[in-house]
Amino acid sequence: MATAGQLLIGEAIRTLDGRFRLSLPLELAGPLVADGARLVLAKERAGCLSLWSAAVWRPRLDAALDVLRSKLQAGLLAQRVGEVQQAGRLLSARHAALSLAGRERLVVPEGFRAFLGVEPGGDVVVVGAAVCVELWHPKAWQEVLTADMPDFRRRLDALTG
Amino acid sequence: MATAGQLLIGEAIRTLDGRFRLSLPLELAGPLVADGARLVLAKERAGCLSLWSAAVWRPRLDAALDVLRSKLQAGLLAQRVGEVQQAGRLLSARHAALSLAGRERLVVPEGFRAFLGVEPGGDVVVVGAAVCVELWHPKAWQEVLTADMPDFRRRLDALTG
DNA sequence: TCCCGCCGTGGGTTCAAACCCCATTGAGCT
DNA sequence: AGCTCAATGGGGTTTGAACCCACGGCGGGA
Repeated sequence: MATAGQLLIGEAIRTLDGRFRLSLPLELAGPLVADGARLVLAKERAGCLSLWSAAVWRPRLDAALDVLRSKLQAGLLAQRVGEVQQAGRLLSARHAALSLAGRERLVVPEGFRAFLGVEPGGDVVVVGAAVCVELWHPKAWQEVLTADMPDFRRRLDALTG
Repeated sequence: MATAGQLLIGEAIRTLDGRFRLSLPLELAGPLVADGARLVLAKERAGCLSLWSAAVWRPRLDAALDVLRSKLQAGLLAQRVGEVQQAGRLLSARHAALSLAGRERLVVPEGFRAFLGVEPGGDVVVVGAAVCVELWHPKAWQEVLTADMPDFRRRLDALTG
């Protein structure tokens, strides 16, 4: 399976330039674009965006959309319009397709800038997260590190044990 | 069934002009007017309006009204006059019929402007919400994204599982 | 120590889409 | 019938994204 053969690992600090461009370190960009240049940027939580190979992201999303579409047509969700509306709202805003320009550089799209919360000229922490690459607001990154690192050994053991 | 065949998905930022006109992106306007040009604008919450195909909105509204009417006639709500009064009041102000002008442009009606909270010249976030199109005040939109996005996967699973 | 190549950053240009202003049209009212 | 107001559609202008190139800093090698 694509990208499964290569874990995305690495950490780097990059600056977001005046036009919201961000260059990825080669060690992360290389494996990411290995299976096709098409990428998907997704909102994870405030202060964190994730970058996926489209080959990984697309099938998962399309499957969910197909199920949702067919259920709607069958009228199965007539009593849950509010939930469908909310899920649809998030589906629209959650991801955007993009590709890397020269120098392994990407442009953070309009709707994702406020969510990331980094102003032009500010720093972004680029982190490999095994299956994707994450872009963190430095402050949010510090908070996650502080909160999660003490349990790291236990989490890893749970996965490898 | 109308509009069920096409999920409304997409996100865009547009500006409200001096006459409270707003142009929709083609990708959202197309599917929305696919089954008839008649639309309904509804108040969702402060900072958010939703735009529905009349073919979808009408049946839902009529159904609710029918239930309310029959319960009233049966005297089932005699002890809850206050609630009925409040519901009736909101039913009156909740929605307005409208249609798109050229260039996929709509006019936000008088009573809806303060509810949306965007002044002329300000930005509006236009979001596809599967069954309707939503118009958001940028600030309210950010708050919803921050609050709801972390639970996205669970919510989607609840609908498609 | 000096040279050279690579990587990260900023800037200029081109091109397309979206926004704003304005002229024209149509309807409604006096 | 004439006037007034509002809506509509066209065109110019501006904004933003994609592409290309230039500078600086760092590291490796000679």
